Amino acid sequence: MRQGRQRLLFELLVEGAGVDQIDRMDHHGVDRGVGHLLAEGGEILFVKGRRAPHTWALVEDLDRGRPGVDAAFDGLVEPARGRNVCADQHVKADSRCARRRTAKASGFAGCVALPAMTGRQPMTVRFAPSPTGLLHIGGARTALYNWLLARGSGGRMILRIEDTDKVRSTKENVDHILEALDWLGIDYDHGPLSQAGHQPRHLEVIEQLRQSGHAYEFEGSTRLKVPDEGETVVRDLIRGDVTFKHEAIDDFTIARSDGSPLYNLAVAVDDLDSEVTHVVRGEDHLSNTPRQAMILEALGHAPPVYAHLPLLHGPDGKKLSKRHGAASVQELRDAGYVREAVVNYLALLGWGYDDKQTFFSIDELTDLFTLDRVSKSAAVFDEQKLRWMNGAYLRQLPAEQLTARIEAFTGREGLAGAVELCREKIQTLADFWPLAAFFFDGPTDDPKAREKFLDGEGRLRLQDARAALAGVEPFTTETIEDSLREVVERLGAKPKQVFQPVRVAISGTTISPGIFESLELLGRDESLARIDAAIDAA
RNA sequence: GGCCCCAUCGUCUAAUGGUUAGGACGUCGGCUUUUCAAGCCGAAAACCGGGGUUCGACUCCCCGUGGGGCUACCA
Repeated sequence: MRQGRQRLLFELLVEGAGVDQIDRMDHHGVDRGVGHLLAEGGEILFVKGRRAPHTWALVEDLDRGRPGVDAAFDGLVEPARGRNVCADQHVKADSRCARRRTAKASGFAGCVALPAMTGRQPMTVRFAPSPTGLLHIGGARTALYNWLLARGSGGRMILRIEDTDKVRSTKENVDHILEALDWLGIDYDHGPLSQAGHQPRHLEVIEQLRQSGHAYEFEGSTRLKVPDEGETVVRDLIRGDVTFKHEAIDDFTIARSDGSPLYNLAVAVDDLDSEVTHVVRGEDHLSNTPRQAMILEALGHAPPVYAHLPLLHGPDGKKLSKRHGAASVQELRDAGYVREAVVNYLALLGWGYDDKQTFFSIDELTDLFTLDRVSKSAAVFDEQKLRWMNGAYLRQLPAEQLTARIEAFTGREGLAGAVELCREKIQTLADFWPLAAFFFDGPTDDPKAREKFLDGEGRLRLQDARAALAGVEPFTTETIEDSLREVVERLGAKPKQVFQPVRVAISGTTISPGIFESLELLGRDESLARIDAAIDAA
């Protein structure tokens, strides 16, 4: 943090401070500042910390030789000191959150509260995929963010399958989604709910809307009336307030002419009935949000808080689609990525904690994840980075665990020894077998390698190595290394001139785990047999 | 077309009016070395453009430009 004039944000645990106060405050916080807000909020106070139960931002503008921050701070915060203040944290104010930005304004201070950013207030969230395909990484990330919010706040996670489009929804896809979530470790407190199953209630609401005059029938379908004037403001924790003028929104259809309810209505009603507090979903839903909010309003209810996540793009910068090999969760799993790495990577795709930490355990994630640090711009899925991260996770796994995972992945047993030798060379579970297969299935067939290292000279050196290995006792990595290095010295050769022929003889290729370790694992008999075979073939 | 969102190295991001614009992946170079990796060290690499506001703008405002989304009796 920069020194000197800096805005201060202080973390304090204000027990019982009502978040409701916030709404009333933030709008006039702008220029009038503190006094006003304080009066409004009672004994308020402020601020911040990614983990504060109630997050209040003390914002001020130091630009104008105003009384210093400290002065302001002392005056304001003092009242709360008696309670519980850990005011040692300097954080910059303002924010990507428009609510804060608004308050920032100029002049002196504003006390703005950020209701839903409070990671600790129980949040009820939902993940609502439509079962029209596999769960791809975008959906997985949305599910993850919701889950982190629920778990991190002690709230609830609802899984709702949006299957009101019977033509495109399939049971098989539902199963794929459940399987993917399960693999990721994302569980839920309610569900899976079938949106189609709520049809009776949806129909009831449609009827209610019609009777109250908010909706009318048009060519058999039912539409919601959208006033010509006015506007609907969507409160979005990531994007700030987004205003939609009603004149740009036509009356929209909420029920098909066969009477069946449509998406916008079903979503609004289900979220309402489930008492969802935060709707966290992809940005592609942003434009529909005012419609859902209007339905809620017509019903006499306040909308939930929204948070629209940036979309994920393919490597070419375009929207992620099947064409980009739109990695589904299953594909990642089958490609040998482990759940921890996928979760960690996904968490970082659109969110960042600070400029230091890259690896996050699930627990850290639930603890640290907040919507205010979610970025606003689309991100590109970078498999290279996932690979790197996956490798890092594999390397830090205890040997037995890695072995167990690789055995499960390959369907083979007795891999412990080979895993030990290969663990530092693989980035995915799938990388193991190509590297280690020769231990179990015999040398790989790589003509070029044989040609290059088992030619005349290579063959002669191989014979020397063979003779030396035959006498090694016991047959261990250390003794093997000693004897082969002796050969190198005796021949006056370069190490690789002896080692590579041996490597190719036992593995069939030029790439393998450490040669001495590999020989030991193979055992003397098998090693010599392979070397003999190589000599004969050459 | 209309409405809405977005814009920092190739990629993911940090930065919250004052930094030599930081980190990570990838790339390149070096070390290590029995191959390949891993590891360690180092390098190149970014504020879309133009106007404002300000003593000072990557940060705030406006306009462009570019990208994306929505505009269904799909979700």
